[in-house]
Amino acid sequence: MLKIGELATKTGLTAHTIRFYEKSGLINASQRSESGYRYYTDTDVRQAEFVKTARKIGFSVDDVSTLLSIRVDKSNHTCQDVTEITQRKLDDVNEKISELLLMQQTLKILLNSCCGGPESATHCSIMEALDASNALKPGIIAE
Amino acid sequence: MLKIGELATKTGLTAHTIRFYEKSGLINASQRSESGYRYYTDTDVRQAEFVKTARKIGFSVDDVSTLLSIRVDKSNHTCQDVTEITQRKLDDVNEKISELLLMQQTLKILLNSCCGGPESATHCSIMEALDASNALKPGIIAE
DNA sequence: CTTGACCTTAGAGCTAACTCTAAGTTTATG
DNA sequence: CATAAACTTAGAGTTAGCTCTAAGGTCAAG
Repeated sequence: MLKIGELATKTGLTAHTIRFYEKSGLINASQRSESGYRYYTDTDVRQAEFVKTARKIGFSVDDVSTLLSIRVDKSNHTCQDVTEITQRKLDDVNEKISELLLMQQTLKILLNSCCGGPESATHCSIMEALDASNALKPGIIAE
Repeated sequence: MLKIGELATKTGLTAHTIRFYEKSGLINASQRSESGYRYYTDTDVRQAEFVKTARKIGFSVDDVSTLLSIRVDKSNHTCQDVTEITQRKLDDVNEKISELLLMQQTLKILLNSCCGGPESATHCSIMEALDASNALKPGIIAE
């Protein structure tokens, strides 16, 4: 039986975060001492580690909540249930990557266009590009 | 001279956002009518378009604020000043992309490991992977 | 002169996931 | 037994960038 600080050390979460996850319904202490101290069983620890792993991969707190509800009642859920959540997350991630790649492209183009030296910014091509009404080549910046 | 709604239409921002940018120091109406209506000159419009372009590329409101202070006093700033901001942004973007690619990798591995069918989740390999204490291969998940 | 669209302000609310504070209690250690 | 570390709670604060609301004033058209 671990106290919250020990669980924190073991999982790499902070005690604050563990209490926050408790409020969010992700982690529970099976036991409380008479004075109210949380005590975590091995089962609790495994759940906390599941939460940590899922969060680390990038699942939202909400996703983890759903995954946990599947976890405690696996026989009433299907692999499809699980892959749907995972696929949705992957779709999110792919979309964000696309947006960032677009930004990256634009920023690289801007950097390549500018000398970057101690010259006055009066004719800086980055400033000029930002000032151009049809800023950068269409298709390079997302609409 | 445009009213705020006209500037909104012209830039693709909303009137709310324009007022928010005003509070943030990004966009100002050179004139106000007696009754308090904002009126934007051509110069104001160009500045609003600069803001829109810079935000669209991904610069933060703070970055845009800095870029604007360079813009109004170009001769006292250098290309280096401008490229530094741009390079810092690119570094940010690159870091985020790395994190997301890591997530993407992990999610793809999970999806490949699971049948995704209507079978019970009792032996779902995604659930098993999330449950494993040393979850996925080291190096696949960011620490 | 009425109606409806558009404008004004201050300030609250939203999202996500923590992070921290204050004020007090409990426990372990020397 | 004294002290310090660890624990408790409710609730506020943080970040970024909007987004919206309430309550009211202005303006153009018919």
